[in-house]
Amino acid sequence: MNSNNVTIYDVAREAGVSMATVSRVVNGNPNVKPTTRKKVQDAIDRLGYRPNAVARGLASKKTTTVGVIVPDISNIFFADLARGIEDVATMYKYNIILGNSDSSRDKEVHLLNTLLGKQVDGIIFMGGRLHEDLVEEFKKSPVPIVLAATLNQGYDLPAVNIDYEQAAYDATHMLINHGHDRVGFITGPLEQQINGEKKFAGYRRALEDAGLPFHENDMILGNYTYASGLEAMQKMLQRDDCPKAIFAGTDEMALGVIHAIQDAGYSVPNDFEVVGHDNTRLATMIRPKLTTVVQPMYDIGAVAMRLLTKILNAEEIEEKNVVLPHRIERRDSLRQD
Amino acid sequence: MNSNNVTIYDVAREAGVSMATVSRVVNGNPNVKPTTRKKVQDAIDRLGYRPNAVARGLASKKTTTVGVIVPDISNIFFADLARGIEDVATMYKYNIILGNSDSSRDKEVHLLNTLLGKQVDGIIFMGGRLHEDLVEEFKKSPVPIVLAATLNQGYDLPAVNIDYEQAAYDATHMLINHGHDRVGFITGPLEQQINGEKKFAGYRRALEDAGLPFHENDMILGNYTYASGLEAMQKMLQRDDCPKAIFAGTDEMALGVIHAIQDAGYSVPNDFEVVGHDNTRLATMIRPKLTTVVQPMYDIGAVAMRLLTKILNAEEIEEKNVVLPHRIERRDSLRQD
DNA sequence: TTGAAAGCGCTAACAG
DNA sequence: CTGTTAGCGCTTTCAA
Repeated sequence: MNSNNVTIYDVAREAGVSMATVSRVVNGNPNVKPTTRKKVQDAIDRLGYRPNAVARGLASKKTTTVGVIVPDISNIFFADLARGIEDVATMYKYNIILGNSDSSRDKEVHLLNTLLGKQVDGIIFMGGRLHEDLVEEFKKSPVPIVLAATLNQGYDLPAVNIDYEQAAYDATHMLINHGHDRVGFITGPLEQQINGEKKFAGYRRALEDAGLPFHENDMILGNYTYASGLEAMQKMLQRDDCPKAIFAGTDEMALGVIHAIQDAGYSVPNDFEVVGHDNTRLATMIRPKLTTVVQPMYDIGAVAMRLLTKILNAEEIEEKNVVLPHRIERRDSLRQD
Repeated sequence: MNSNNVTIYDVAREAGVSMATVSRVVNGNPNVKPTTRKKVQDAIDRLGYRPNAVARGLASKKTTTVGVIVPDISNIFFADLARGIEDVATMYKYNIILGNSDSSRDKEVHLLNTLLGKQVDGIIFMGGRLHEDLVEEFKKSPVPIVLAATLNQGYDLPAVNIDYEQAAYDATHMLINHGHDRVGFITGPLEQQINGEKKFAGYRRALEDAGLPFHENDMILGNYTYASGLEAMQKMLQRDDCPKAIFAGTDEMALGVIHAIQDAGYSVPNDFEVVGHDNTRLATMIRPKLTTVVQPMYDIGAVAMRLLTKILNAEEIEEKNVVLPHRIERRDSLRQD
């Protein structure tokens, strides 16, 4: 009845076979006579035997556990990603050890080493940018590492992303197409590969292609949060030449932007038009509903985990650097065409 | 240089000591001569030795890993809880294996067994209600289990919660105090211990204490989501005798409620007053800002994990059934007194 | 203060 | 189809 301290050896004795046979039954090895299999299975049930994964891991050098390093699981964006990872992991019989890094280089390195010490079979990493030290550690890793929603910055690491530069271009372009000759850009720190560099590059390219100048003033850097979006827009509203179109780097910031506009007595989309980024659930939880770039977080997580399983199984891999499609979901924060 | 396949034995040879001594150094055992310690440490650094936690786990029967079972990590509520758990876990050198159950009894049982198979040192469980089968498994668990934001339904399980019945009472009472003789109640499935039973009980008690009758019609059951809150309120608005005060079981539903009201051309709080529950970040991400019951999710997670560490360390425990304080945060979805 | 040796529970050849 | 036998890398007595 007890399910603990019962070992494979106990089962072997109870069933009158060797532990090797029990191991075969437990692992679904076909080379076991049906009669024997049944005998063993009965003994297992009777004793309530549960294989010890730690012992198995030591003997087989596989733990069926993968590490997941995420900046902050309480961020809706990463939570969605994590869910995609976990679902596919479960599908392939893996478990997830989850760790929050707060995007701190030290915590990232420390977490990585802890996970490797725990002998995970692979790692999925999410982070704002890849610090050199980290990449050094990655290179020394005995197990494969896949990046999710994180650019590989030229390093030879498998990664799953969308084309952030193009997405920002599309969003900005859409705003320009609505007749704006200035577009405000509110996003995260510029040092961040995706939210800073890439989105900024797309924004600038859209401006350039439209023959519009880039005004330093039209860009405000926050930290992704609602509060920082609100604050940034409040600041922008104080200017006489405030842009009437805003592209926000994340949905959360976009909500802040919209509320700042509304709090100041203006209307979205009549006075101001706003486009967000990510299409988190927040996008429809506001009035007007938010037009936003669709980044399929769940899918990115799922595809990243699937990619990792392929690497672990030595399956053939077409492309290690996966770029998922993006699009813009039109809602009411933009005027009808 | 390489950090893998280097074993304690290699270090021992390199340092000219026995593996027992290396083990002592690695584990900070004080009974090692400083000279020896240094010699070993140097060898460790030179070889890039990283202890194998799996082997250690097998030998010591401790994995410094705890399992966390959560209905859905992509739900902002549980993501916050998980963050609290993880932070305290890290503080005490534990890692977290995270699994989503989708509140399915089968998945819960399966996950539990997988975690026990992986020899976790303890488990933190979150779920809508404790199914009998699950409790049976809990009883057989060789490691301690702590419930977080989950009622122990009379079973003798350590748990961390707030007083949900009283919280619902307080919210309803506050609405009644604002002059309403009817209060709409929109929450999750009644089978759920917390969101159904407890909150319902508090709601009814507040009504009773105020001498108000309970109208079956005034209660609508959804599924916690924004969409279900929106839909429920739309339905309620079609009635001639629609209550002008609404208590929503979760913030997300409350946002849906407010938007349904606004979409119908009414004002919050002038025409309708709304109170939510949880005080997730959503509460301030809406206009008017949401008055809501503060349930400290992060703290519940943190305290649950701390409680687990106490049990694991056999520290003295004052109270196994922890009830954290709650309060109502007044914001603009309620009229000024 | 240090070393020798016996496991922890399981997998994986290798025989038979 | 089944059993024997080494380990996997580490902790933990027990002696010295």
